[in-house]
Amino acid sequence: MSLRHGLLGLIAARPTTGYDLAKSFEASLANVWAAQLSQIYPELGRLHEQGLIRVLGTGPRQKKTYEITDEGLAEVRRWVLDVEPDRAHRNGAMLRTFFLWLVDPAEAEAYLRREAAIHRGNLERFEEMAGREPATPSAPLPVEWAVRYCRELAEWSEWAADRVRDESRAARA
Amino acid sequence: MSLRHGLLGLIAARPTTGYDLAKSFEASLANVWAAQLSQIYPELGRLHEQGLIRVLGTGPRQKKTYEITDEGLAEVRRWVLDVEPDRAHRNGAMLRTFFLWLVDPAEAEAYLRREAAIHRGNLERFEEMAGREPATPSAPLPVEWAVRYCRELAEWSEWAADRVRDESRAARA
DNA sequence: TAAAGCATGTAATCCGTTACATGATTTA
DNA sequence: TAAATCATGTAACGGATTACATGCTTTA
Repeated sequence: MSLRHGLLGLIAARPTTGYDLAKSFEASLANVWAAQLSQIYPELGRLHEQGLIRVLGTGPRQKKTYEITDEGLAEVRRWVLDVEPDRAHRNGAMLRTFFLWLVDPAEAEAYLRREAAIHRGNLERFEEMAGREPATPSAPLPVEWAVRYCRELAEWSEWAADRVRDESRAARA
Repeated sequence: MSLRHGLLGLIAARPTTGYDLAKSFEASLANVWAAQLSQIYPELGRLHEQGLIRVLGTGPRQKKTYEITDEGLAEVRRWVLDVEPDRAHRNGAMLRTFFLWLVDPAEAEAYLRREAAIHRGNLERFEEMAGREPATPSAPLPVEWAVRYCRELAEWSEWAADRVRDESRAARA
């Protein structure tokens, strides 16, 4: 249950609303964990019920600001240190490359070049983010990861495109 | 629906059974897309119903061997080239690093060193796999990605551990 | 005053995991 | 003959996405 702890960790940094939490996920966590509002609200309800967060106050437009409780803080800490991280990862784009041999090499190469361009673009966005003021002392860690990840994807895509091109040339010769 | 196309792509390489497909996922696709037998069997049933695969024959222990149909092959090709890849990725371990500032720096550093060791181990496994004979012409592409990904994770973990250590030293001084 | 954005939620559906259930064949 | 492995499936549950539903407040 990563969403649960992600929310708790963000609320630990400072009191917020569900709506703002969604924006935080969008802005800084999108590359590691996506979350929709429709999933956030019920989860906040559960965290509240369980006493891990409390309502600090209600603003205009029935906006509810939550803050973390001592129990909530203890729970994030427990999660960070005592729960074995889930290292499994899915990558639909990479799954696809297993099957590139099924299509025309020229099309496969074009596909990989397009992907490389997209990853170069993402890399720029994260490099820019790395230059900005971090929200918490540990925020630079995952941002640096995002930079390295995008760069590796871009470089791999170019390597793969070259390889597909060279192999199809060799096959024709 | 990546599982669907992953199965189709594997069956396109050569006729197989559900059981063997699960082993293929375990062996070579585990790092990009995990799949359980209980998910594979119903999906094979659907692919069969839709005429994308057909039963080649039945062996001992009511083992069913499927092969791809022309429609099935057309469908994988369409997926590879015409369907926008899902580049979203979740990474529970990386989400956690957003919240490392909530725990003691010495514990945070120890956590990152443990992670680094795990990624070094995975790196070795994939380097070994990269040395073996590929199952299809495009199989080396995702294997090379796995090697790069694990290496980057290991290096990042060590970088992050050093950073946490240095920052907590600076704070004490 | 209309549009954009803020704000919260429910319902239906889908995908994936875990647990359950069964039985055949090979190997030690 | 017992254990391991092969082999196929169903059922229950949980997490996540998409679609739906509602209404307030600010800004152009």
